[in-house]
Amino acid sequence: MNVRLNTNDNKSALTSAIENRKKEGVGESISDAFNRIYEMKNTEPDLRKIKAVQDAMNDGLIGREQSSVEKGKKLTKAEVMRLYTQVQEVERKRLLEKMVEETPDNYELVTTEDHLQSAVNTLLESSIIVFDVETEGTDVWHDRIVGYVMSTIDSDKHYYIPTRHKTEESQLEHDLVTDKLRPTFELEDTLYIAHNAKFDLHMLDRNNVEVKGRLWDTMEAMRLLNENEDSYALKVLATKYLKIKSYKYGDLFGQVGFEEVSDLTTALSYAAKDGDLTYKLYDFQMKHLSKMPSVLEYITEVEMPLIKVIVEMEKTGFVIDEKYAEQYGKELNEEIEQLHSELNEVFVPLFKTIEPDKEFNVNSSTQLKKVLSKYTGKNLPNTDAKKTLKPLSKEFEIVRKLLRYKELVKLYSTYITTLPKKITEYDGKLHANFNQNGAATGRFSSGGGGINLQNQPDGARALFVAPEGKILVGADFKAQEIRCVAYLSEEPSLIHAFEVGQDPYATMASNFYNRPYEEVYKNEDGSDTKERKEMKVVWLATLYGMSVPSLAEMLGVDKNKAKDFQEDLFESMPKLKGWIDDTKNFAIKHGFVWLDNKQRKRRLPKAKERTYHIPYGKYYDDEFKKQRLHNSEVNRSLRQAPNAVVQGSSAIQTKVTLIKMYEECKKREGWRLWCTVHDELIVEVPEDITKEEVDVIRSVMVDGYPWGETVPNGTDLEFMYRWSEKYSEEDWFTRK
DNA sequence: TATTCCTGCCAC
DNA sequence: AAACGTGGCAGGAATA
Repeated sequence: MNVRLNTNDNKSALTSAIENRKKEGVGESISDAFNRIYEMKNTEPDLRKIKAVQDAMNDGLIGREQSSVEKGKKLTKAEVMRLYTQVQEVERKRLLEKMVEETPDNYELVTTEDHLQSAVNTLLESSIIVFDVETEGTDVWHDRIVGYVMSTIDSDKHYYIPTRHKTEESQLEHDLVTDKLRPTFELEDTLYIAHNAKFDLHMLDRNNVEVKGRLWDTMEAMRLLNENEDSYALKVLATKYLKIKSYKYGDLFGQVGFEEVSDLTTALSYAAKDGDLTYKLYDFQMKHLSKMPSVLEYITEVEMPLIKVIVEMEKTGFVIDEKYAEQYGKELNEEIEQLHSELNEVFVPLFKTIEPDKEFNVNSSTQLKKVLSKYTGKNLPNTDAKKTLKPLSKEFEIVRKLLRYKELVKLYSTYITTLPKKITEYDGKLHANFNQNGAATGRFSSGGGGINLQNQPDGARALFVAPEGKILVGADFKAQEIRCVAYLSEEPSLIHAFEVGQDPYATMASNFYNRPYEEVYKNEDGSDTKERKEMKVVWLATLYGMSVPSLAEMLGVDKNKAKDFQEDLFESMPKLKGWIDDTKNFAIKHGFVWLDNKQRKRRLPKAKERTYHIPYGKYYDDEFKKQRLHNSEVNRSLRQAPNAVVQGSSAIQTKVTLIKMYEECKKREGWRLWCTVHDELIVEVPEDITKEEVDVIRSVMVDGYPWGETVPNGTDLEFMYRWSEKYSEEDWFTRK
């Protein structure tokens, strides 16, 4: 079709016509007004809003603002933006009305005791139950349940039982409902399905309800079916995969808790749909997983049982030494203040010469870059501590101070002052929020409403203490990822090292620095040496595709030396090199890699794509820029391939071991899982733990998930009253 | 004024 | 040319 509408010429003609009329004082029509506004500089979201307002006006859903009409004002963009909030309201109402209208007959609102009893009777006979709690908010330690969604698949019924809605309508009393429902959660042979089950389990636990049957979490399952998904929200997944258009909570109700929904019929149509969608999603997942039996088995045996383990671990929580935090914070603050004034003395006058009207802020990287460039007379690319500041610190005293300042501020603001603020009123403890598939490889992440347990520096760990009468026992997998690589690649030299109990990082450090093995292995106090730590980073980084220039920079040697080092490393381990190549080639061919024993996939679709050949020196061209970006994405995927296999397989080992450790904890009084950090499990146990009991922990670590028959696991145990202060097993038992 | 993006940095 | 993988968070800067 060659019909051109709305050409630029037309537009400018239109615009000038409007301008003319404006000059003439002639009022414009609404459609002219919108055309004028479309002509203005509008962002994409603005354009959508303008269109929505125009459509709503055309449909007669909304009109112009009365005050503007009275004053004879033209339609302005500002008015359109204000009208948009009205459009949203109207749309929200319309959606809710439509939802209520379309409520299926098998959704039942339960507001009488008789009805509740019949629902309970039906649920007690069910082999599959979907559950979901509606709440005041998402804080599992403080917000309350306001209603229960229970779906029975056998009888195809979806109940909503409101208990704490602010409504004139009648609803049953919360505790009564909870007591009645409790047995329906305790059917050991029943399958319980939920979306983001961890949240509901915490909420139920606070109501003394325990889910005793098998669990299926459609959210965690989805993370395994596609770890690259944009969103794991139920409504988004339902819209995308079930083709059931579903609106998110906020679109329908805005920023209020579900208890504010006073019309219970509306509450029913929304809430019961959750149960309905969750089951349909489960059904969808089963269809796909039946084609991947090894993945299905892994999900069933590991990921799903793990949920209750995480819930228990999060519930354990952390005791924070608030007095220590206060004292430590004070000391930090004093030193920070001192350094701050010393830095300002130098930088403020200098900044005045650059930007006289602005107030200097050391914490601003943009300002700091300018001022430091001027001070050093060098054009600094950034204010990166390791890359840029460290080398400068030899020459400039002030940079040394700056580095110290940055280090302390990070510790103070991110950790020391923040931790005590996150202590819950619930039990006076801090609680983490673990995401069992937070990383695409299957590793944990943690954070969100709680705290990130995975990146606490030693300075912050000092605030975490064992509860009264307890001791923390930390158990890590010794060289977890490198053992995993040895097992996967069957590299004889690595396997040999582990068989004879040699530490590969120390061996490498000994070779690289030409110093005795013992000297670079451990410090006198038992901690890791600087050299060994460095080799650990270098080894893993090299394995994961680090370039020669970066390696040279990290080791502080020239590129030739770095190249030799890398070549030596791989030449001495040909099977390792072969495994890396094979893994990359598999990713190129299939667009994904398998983790240990095909238990899960890491999908890397970019790996399948070819890279462009780019002639040298063509980097300034836009088209080549695009190609370069494409190439870097493809190459990134190829680096990810072996990394994902190692990191993900190791994560599986940690997860299986967590479940086994949890089972051991359940057998003993006062034992609880405290936390996990990738290759480490920490258990809280009574102080009077015996050596025999310590052996239980050790054997779970070593035998819980063996790497085949060839590579033994190893573990180091640490005993701690304070997370940062560690006793070895020997010291712990002899000091008493 | 509130949200999102960017820079930098902590952990394994 | 860029060249180390997985995350989360604080504070400043930019945007709406």
